[in-house]
Amino acid sequence: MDDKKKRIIEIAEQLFAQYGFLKTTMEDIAKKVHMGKSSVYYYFKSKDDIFAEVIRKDTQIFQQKLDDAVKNANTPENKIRAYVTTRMTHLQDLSKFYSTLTDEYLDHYLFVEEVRKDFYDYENTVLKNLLKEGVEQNCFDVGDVVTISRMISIAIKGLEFPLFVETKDYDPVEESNDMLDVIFNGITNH
Amino acid sequence: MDDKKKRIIEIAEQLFAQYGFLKTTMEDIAKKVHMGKSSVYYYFKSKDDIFAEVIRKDTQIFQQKLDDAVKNANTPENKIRAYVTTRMTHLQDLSKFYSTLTDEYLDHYLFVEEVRKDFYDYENTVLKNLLKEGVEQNCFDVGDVVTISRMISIAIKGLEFPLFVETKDYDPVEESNDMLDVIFNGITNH
DNA sequence: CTTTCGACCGAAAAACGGTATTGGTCGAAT
DNA sequence: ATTCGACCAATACCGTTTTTCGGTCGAAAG
Repeated sequence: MDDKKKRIIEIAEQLFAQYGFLKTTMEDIAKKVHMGKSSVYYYFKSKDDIFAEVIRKDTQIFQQKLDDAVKNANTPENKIRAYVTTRMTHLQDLSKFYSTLTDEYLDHYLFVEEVRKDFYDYENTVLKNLLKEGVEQNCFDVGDVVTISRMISIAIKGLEFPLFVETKDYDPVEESNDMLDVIFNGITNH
Repeated sequence: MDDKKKRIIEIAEQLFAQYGFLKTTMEDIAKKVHMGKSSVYYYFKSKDDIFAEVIRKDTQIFQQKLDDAVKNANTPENKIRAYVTTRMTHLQDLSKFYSTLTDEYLDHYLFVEEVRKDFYDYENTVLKNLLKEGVEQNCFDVGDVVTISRMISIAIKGLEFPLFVETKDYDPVEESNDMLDVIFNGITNH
């Protein structure tokens, strides 16, 4: 990709994170990148377009990180554990960086919802595959892989919440491990 | 409690559910209860006060329902199952009734947040006790009761979400049962 | 031919001022 | 003890004007 384009994306991401999407004007971006506003439009067709590419970049990095984590774990159980803890720590970092953005009501931006949906599809696929792998290797005993992967998704999503609203002293890795213990072993005494 | 007071609360609840908290005026309430506005202020010191009592009443009914459900189940496992499914079905009813309210940004009303917090405390206590009971009866095998009850809380809370935003065809009982199966049995093949 | 930019446009948001609502009070009547 | 009409102050509302901002265009620079 064009070098100038990358630079604009970087600057924009910075400004979005600091001031939010709405408060950041095209002038702001242009000025900080030492360009006229019109010049920025030579590289991007709209403000939304810039935002979309910022999101796209971040998502890509995120999924890369998750794929690596899963790849480097040995058993199905450890793959799932690696997936979940990586997901949580990365989200924790994001939450600090993007705190201003989450305040904004950019839920209305349809493509954000789309990205979110895409991510959940991705997540669902990963979990489903790992579950299936586990069943084949006789590690897991689950009825319906689809249902269970959704349940795991929901449980994980629950862990997210505190990151964006609650207290400072929240250890997402510890919390993840507790949740994973329940998911893998249940609470019934066999 | 005063009979008139109860009547006002009933009427107010009805109006809040239909028009939302902000759109409902004290005049509306007074008129529907066949009183002058000032007379309503004889029983309640503010509009917020009425709202608080409406919430308080609903919460009380909710907890009563949950307590009954738990009481009528026989084993610790079934008590937890009863708790969760009752919780979900009740919330489903609420979500229909209160859909107008949830649209409003009454998050800013601090006492709503307080009620929510109180409810979570209550829920946490119930779950903790049921877990402890299960451990004593050798039904459950959990390390830290406090941690696990929080995990169950989080997992349940995740099931809530679709009620307030998502599709029509969502069966909270079925979803609850799937989640409970994971929680009780885990997914590991022993 | 690629890149930059100043000047400009239209739509949407902010500023504003004046009017109407509405939550809440008070003193009198019952 | 209870009810209510009259009243107040804060704020919501509304129509208008002004400003801001995303986006376009054509010219010019290299």
